[in-house]
Amino acid sequence: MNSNTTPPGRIRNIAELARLAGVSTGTVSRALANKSLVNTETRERIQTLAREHGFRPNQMARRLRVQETRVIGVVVPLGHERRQHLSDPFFMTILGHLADALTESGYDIMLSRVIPDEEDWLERIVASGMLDGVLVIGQSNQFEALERVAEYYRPMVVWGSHTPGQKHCTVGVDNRKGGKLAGESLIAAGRKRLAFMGEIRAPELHERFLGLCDAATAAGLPAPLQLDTHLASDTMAEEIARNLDLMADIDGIAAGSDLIAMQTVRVLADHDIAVPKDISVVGFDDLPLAEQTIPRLTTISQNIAKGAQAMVSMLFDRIAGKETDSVEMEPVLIKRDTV
Amino acid sequence: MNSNTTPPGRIRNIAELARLAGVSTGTVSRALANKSLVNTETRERIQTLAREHGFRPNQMARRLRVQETRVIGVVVPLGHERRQHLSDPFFMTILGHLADALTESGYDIMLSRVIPDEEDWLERIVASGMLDGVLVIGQSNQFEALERVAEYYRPMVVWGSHTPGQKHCTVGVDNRKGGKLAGESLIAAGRKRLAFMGEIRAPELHERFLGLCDAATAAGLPAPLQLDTHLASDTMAEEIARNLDLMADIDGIAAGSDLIAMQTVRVLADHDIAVPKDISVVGFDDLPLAEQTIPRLTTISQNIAKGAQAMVSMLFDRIAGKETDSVEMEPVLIKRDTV
DNA sequence: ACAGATACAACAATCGATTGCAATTATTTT
DNA sequence: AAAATAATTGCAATCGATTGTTGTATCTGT
Repeated sequence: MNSNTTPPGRIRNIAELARLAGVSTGTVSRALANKSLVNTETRERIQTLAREHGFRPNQMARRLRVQETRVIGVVVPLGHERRQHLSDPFFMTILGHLADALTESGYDIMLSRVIPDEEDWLERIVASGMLDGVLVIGQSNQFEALERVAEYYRPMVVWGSHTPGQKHCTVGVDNRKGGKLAGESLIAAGRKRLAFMGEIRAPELHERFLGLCDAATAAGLPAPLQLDTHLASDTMAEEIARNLDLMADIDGIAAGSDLIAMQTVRVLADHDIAVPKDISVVGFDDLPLAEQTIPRLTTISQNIAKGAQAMVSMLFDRIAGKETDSVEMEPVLIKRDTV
Repeated sequence: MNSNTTPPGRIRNIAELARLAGVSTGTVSRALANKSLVNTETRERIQTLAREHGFRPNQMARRLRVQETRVIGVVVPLGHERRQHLSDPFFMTILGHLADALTESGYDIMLSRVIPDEEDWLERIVASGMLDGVLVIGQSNQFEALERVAEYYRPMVVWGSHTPGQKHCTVGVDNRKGGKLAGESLIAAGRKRLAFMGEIRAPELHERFLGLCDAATAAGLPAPLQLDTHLASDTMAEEIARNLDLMADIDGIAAGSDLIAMQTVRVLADHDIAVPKDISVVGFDDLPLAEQTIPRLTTISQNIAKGAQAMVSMLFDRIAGKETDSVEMEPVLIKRDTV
């Protein structure tokens, strides 16, 4: 139930204001929208009256009528990794950039963190009638759901990998190439026994692992070790610690994300293993905080800001009815102090 | 303009479905809402029909009618510091926790980053008719606006400082005590020439500075230096670097936030000043990443997760018509490696 | 002074659901 | 078998705006 939403001399709707001003609701509506059809004098009279009473037209009603909401949904599907929280830094970083871009264009943002228990979670979101468009962050294990909806719902852009022939429009880096870059940087530093830290059920992470394997193969090295590391930040550290013995003969680590990399460096430091003297670590994402750790993280940059910008402008194109192709950005190696 | 929001055999509204099922719209509405008033058989018939056609009732219309939106606004006023972005880690962290709590209760989140150019920015938000309640993150320099609205709009909870007699309901730590704690920890480590890094126009930061002064006074030390450091992360580092000369004779730094503290440590490291050997640094917030830096940050904990929980449950109380008092949490010193 | 143009405002339909009340039919009760 | 009750469904008002159409008063030109 809505509580009072208006100051004391409450005017609850356009009709009351109309009565007060001695005109019809239509005129009030036009006056408040600053339409030239109404006499300048009455228009101003109505506007000051509205201001005095702190009246503002109900957006819900307006949006229902004009069939345009100026709201964009930002959705995070947590398919696997349901323990992952929204507070995950990667997600927060991209959300921040999306929010900046959307707010600047006068759109509001509706945030949904979804655990896709119901088959039709995405259908439910797009058909709610509340949104002009949808941005999905991460494909998780919901590829089919995205394809199904992309078939008929145009204004949707997804952050993630692009696979040939897919229906839904994505923005993301070439994750495989990024993984390869990571591997090559480790190899260039003379590392020979590589490991990938991160679980590989999500397409993005899987591609990164494959890229690392590519690099190993190309250099004639044995296949890298793959160690699960889950994104629920509260348990990550101990999970990594537990893997420490397995890493006895490892000298180069490609992490699935910056967060994993940071945690890894942290755990290694706790065990008096020096980075990069004893082990090299390379991250993935280039979060702002990768630059602020000590030692600063060497990582593969996703250029999240640019990606977010691209997502937003492509979404606007699609809302306007234009078609857009998926964008795959070039990953670049950011050399800092951990390799 | 909304594009297609329904699969091929499109049914756009309840009326079309009603025609298809040979019943009235009222019955369809009740059937989809699983009301017991409609015959089990027809109810199921309508529900399968809806499912087959992927139909979902328009939420905008529903919400207009029932006057309940199940949407909570999360607002970040950027009064001063307009260059600060949503991607600020503190904000992102608290937003993450709020999102988790609200989503679990079945609420959606509408995110607004507002630059309060217009006097009535907050009025506009609460009177939009789009929200069941509002959470404001940070008081910024908008104390009056908050007071004015709190006068008549109940379902609002603000993250920030509580000053005696204020109208709006806040959740936050005792910032002054936190600042004092920070100062005491520096003094306990033998530091004598203190500085506060952060600009002090926002009430929260100002209180922290005052707390630091309290500690200095109590220990018979001269008043701490106060150095502006703005929260726009892109320029923060150079700003701190520029202040470096001023800090020539400083040996203890209380930072206005963890982010500032991290940047400070980073800049000091770049200038071969060892932390904590040469200078001690204490942060404020205890962001998750404070634990992951090297050296790990000594800081004042705000217990953001608990605070977010409190904000949400208090908001629900207020939506239900109950009164709630402001909550002031105890800051605690988290001793790590930078003091 | 009168036809035609212009300016302004009222009327009423519309967006898409929900829901109190009335109406109809089916089931019990007496 | 009639009356009373219960179970379903339909009708129509409602939420609060927007906007195309229509109506009326005023103004212009001749």
